[in-house]
Amino acid sequence: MLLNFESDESLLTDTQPRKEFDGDYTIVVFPFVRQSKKSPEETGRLIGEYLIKHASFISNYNVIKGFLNITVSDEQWLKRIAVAFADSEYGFTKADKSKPVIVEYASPNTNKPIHLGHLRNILLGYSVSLLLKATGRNVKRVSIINDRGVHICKSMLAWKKFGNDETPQSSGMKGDHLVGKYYVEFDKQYKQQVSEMISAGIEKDKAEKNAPLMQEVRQMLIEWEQGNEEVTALWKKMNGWVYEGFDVTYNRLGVDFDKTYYESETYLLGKKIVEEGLSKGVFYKKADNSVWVDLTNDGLDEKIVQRSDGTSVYITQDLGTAVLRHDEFDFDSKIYVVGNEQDYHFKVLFLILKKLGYEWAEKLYHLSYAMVDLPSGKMKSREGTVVDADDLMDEVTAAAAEETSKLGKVEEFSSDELKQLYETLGFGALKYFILKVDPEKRMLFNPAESVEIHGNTGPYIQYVHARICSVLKRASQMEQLSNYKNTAIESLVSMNEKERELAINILRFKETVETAAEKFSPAIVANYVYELAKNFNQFYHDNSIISEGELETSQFRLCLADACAMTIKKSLNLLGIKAPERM
RNA sequence: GGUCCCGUAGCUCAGCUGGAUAGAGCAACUGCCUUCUAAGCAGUAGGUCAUUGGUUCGAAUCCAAUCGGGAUCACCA
Repeated sequence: MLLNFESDESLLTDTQPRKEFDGDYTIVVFPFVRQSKKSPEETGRLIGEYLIKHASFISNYNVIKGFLNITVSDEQWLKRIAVAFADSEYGFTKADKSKPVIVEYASPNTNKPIHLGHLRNILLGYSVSLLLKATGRNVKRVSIINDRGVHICKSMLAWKKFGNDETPQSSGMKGDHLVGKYYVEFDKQYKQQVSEMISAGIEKDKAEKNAPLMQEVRQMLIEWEQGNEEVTALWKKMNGWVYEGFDVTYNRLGVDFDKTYYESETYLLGKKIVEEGLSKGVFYKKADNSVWVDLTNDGLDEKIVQRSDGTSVYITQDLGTAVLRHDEFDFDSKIYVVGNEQDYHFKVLFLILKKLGYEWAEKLYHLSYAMVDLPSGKMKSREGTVVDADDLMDEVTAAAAEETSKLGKVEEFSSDELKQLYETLGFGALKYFILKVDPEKRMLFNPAESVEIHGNTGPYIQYVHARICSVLKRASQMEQLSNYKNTAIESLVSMNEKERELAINILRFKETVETAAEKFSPAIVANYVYELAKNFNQFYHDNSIISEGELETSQFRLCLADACAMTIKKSLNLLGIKAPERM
C-alpha cells in the first residue's frame, strides 16, 4: 500500500454520494493526492483496490474524478438490519446513573396564559430532554415559574377593582385565561387614566409614573413583600387558578416536569452570592450602596447585581438558583431553554459564576431559540396579536377533524377513538411544524400551513406509520406470514434498490439521535423521519409486500416495514408526537 | 452607537466541522387508484445561495467589509 492514510484519519472525510452515482460512502481523494503523487483518479483506484482486498464487507467501488464511491455489500447491510430489527431499543442508549442533566424549560409568568412563543420553548425543551434521555443521559426536567412582581400585581389589582368576585367556576373560564383577562383589563384602564392625565396637561412621563392605578400597583407589591395577609391571600388564590390552567395545557401537550420552582421562593436567594462576590473582590459597591460587577475587560458592560435599597434584581436571583440547583442535584450540566432575547443575560450570568470560581459554570448552557413571527408580523402581547396556545390546540384539532372526515376512512372508529385521533393528528401537525425548524432560526408561523397534512408535515409521517401498521396487521392474520418476525434476515443475500435505500435509512436512526442530542436540535430528527417516511412511500409504491409471490421476499419486506414503523414511531415520540396505528 | 443572531426557488424550510450538476415541501402545470390506506407515487417548471473581496486544488459552507432584517445594551423580568 502506497498510502498510509489510515494513520491520519483526519484526512478521511466520508459523505454520502449524490444519488445519481453508485455507492454508499464517498471518499474525497484530493487530500491523498499530495501523498500519493499520482492523479486523483489513480489514487482513488488504488485506495479502492486496497479496500476490496482488505475489507470483505466492501463489494464494489468506482472512481469519478476525485471521488471514490464505495459500496458496502448487501450481506453486510442485511446483517446490520437484522441486528437492529431484533433490538426494539435500537438507537437508544440505556440510561446511566451518572450525574443528571437539568433541562429547564417553559418557565412562564403567572399573569397570562401560555401562547405560541411559549409553545416553541415547551416543545423544544421537552424534546431535547427526550433526546438526551435517548442517548443515555440521566435527565431532570424543571421549570421555574415567575409568580411575583409588578406584572402579577397588575392582574390582582384589576381583578380586585373590576372583577366582582369572578372565578373560573362562576365564569366557566380557564383560570389562566381569567387572570390574563384582568391583566389586559389593567392595561386598558391604566392607559385611559394616562391619556386623561395627558389631556389635562400633565407630561407623558409623569402621567405614566403617577397614574393612580400604577401607584396602587406599586403599593400592592410593597404589601406583598411585607407579607400583607389580604394581598397574599389574593395572590395565592389567583396564582392557584393559573396553575390549574397551566396543568391542563401541559397535560394536553403531553409534557411534564420533575420539579417546579417558584420565583417567590427563590427571589431572595443570591444575597449570599452578593456577599461572597464582594468578599472575593469580584463585585464592588458604589456610593449609593448598589453592588456591581465590572465585565468591561470581557467585552461586556458593568452590571448591577443588587439594588441600592438592598433588593435583588433578576440576575441576582438567577445566580442564587444556579448555586441552589447545583447543591440540590449535583448536576453534570444544566440547559436553560430560553429565548434568544436573553442571550446577553446568560452570557453575563455564566461569566459571573465563573468569576466567582464555580467550576461547573462551564457546564451551563443557554439553549437559545429564536422568536416566532406571524404572517401579520411580530407577536406583541400588549397589542393582542399573540396566538393563544389553548385556542391553537383547539383549532389544529378541529382542522384535523375536518380533513379526516372528508376522507371517509374512519367509519369504524368510536367517538372516543375519533376524538383521540383528531388530537393526535392536529398536534402532530402543530408540533412537527414548530420542531422541524432549526431552533436558532427565526420562524414564521403560518396557521394555515401549520395544519397542512400533505408533504413535509406531521400527518404525512403519521400516515406512513398507520399504513405500515395496517399491512402488518393483515399479515399477522395470514397463516404463512404471521410469523414473519422469525425471518432469518441475515441469511438473505440481496436487496433491490428501494429495499436497500429503506434499510440503510432505518439504520441511520442511531447516529441521527446522537447528533440531534449533541446539537440540542429536534429539527434533525424531524428532517430525518420525514426522509424515512418518504423512503417508505417510494418503496411501498414500487413493491408489493404481502402479495408478493416469493414467501421469503414477503417475509423480508414485512420485517423491513416493521422496522421502519418502529423507527418512525420512535422518532415521532422523540418529538413528543404520537404515531397512530390507524387513520 | 457597541455587541450578538439571521439573509438559500414566488412562499416555508433543509444543506453550513469546505468537496461532484445547491435539495425538499407548498403554490402552478401533467400523468398514475379493479391490486397491501391516493393523507400516496412519478414528472414539468422555478436559483447571481443578499453584495463585494479574501483564504483554498475546491466556498452556500471559513474570514473581512458593505447592504437588509432582528435582538440586546434598565436599580424590568
